[in-house]
Amino acid sequence: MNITCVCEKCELRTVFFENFKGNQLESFCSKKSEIFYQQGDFVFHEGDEVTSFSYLKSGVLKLFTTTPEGKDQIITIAGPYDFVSLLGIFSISHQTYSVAAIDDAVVCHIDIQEIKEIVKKNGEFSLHLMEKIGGTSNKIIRESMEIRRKNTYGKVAYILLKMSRDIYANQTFNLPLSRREIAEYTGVTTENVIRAMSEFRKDKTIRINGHEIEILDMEALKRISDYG
Amino acid sequence: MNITCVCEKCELRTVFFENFKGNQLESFCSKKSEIFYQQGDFVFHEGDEVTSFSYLKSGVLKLFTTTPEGKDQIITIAGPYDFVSLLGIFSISHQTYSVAAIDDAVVCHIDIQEIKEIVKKNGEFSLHLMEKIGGTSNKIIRESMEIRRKNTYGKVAYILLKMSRDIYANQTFNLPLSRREIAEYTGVTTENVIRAMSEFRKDKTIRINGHEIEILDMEALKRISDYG
DNA sequence: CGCGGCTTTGATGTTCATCAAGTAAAGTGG
DNA sequence: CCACTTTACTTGATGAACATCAAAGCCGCG
Repeated sequence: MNITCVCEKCELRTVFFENFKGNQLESFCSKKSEIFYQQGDFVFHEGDEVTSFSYLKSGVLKLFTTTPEGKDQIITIAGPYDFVSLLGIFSISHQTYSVAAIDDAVVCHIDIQEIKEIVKKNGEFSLHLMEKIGGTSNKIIRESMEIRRKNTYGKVAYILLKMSRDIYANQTFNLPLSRREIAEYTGVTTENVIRAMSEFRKDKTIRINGHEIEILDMEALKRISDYG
Repeated sequence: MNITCVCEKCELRTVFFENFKGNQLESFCSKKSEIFYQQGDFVFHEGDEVTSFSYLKSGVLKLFTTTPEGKDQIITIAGPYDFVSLLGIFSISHQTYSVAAIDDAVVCHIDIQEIKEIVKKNGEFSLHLMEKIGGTSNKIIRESMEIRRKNTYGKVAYILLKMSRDIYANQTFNLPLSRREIAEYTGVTTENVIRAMSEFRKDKTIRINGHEIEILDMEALKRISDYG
């Protein structure tokens, strides 16, 4: 499903296209497409040719790879205004990971050649793009290191906090990740993710109602994440 | 110790400064400094202000963070021509990790403002820089995910293979990492790193003589890394 | 209705961290 | 240069954390 988009009104323009001038914006608009993805849809698959630079307008996506044993391993979760394309897009011809919607999402795709042309012509834009995309890569690296050093309970607490803080900015939210996906994200088994969450529930740290999660004791959850 | 460097002869110029023209190169040269670091020296500390863009001319460096418990956690190992500054340098004002030499190294520092100016003025250079630096970030992310899913023996085998292949391009090499550093890199205890390496030695997969390592059975080590 | 996927809990086993203890190597001060 | 201290390395024994296995309940959907 293709939605028409008037760039001038796009809330993303201000985020990193503020350096566009006149016909640059026009040229840019003609080459992009905004696509709606239903929960479960793939935005692209590992191995696909890289043809566009993509960013997330709304919804939630997961970036993941499939291990040789056929299990999925989630690299990170992206929320509104996050980049779907990491910097690799400038150096690789084929995707090194898959992206799928875990909540209904709208992704804006811009032809990669077009972006490259703009980078060459517009220095301010280049710098801005590097800042944004570099910050994203950096965050992923730091997050990965952080998850690695936590124990099972800490890992699960960390994910819940991240979803609450970074993605939904709310203590109550509809967890778009299944228990198995949290497992694939943290590197813990599904059973132990459930055990951790059940424990948090019993301790009145969180309230669970299916996929609806409410963080009741933020401080306790932070402690578990930090010291666990 | 400050070494003078004639840019025109620098082997790195061809790597990503091939787009420089006339006075750009001159201006660039005047703002950079090439520094020698002895094994153990810090290139910079986590929290330091970001003042330069740095790349490694020779030697081996470790990029690492210190956990709240005071233990080091190695993010990655950098070899010749690798970037020391990840893309974060364009978005952050202070270093988010420390860098230290684990083997005598020469690092070239370029004033960060200077790089930013060049990015703004020279589109080809911007694109080239994005390609290189993006590839580096991407590799770190993939490596982190890969290490995470391996078991203890697989992790250690992976590191040995990486040092042999990526850093030294030789089956025999002088391992610059202590057993403890391999532990900090893989997230395994020092004792278990040693147990894994002893096992490899007993199986005649590797030969150990202090810090000198020779990979005797490359295929076996790959199998352990891939399926372990 | 029944099948398959997701969730949950309990029992069991394996992996790996921790603890302990000793040797070797490398730096330090007299 | 040698006693001394400290740091790196090594091996074994024990226990805790976590994966695996098993079984059952709970939807949602064809």
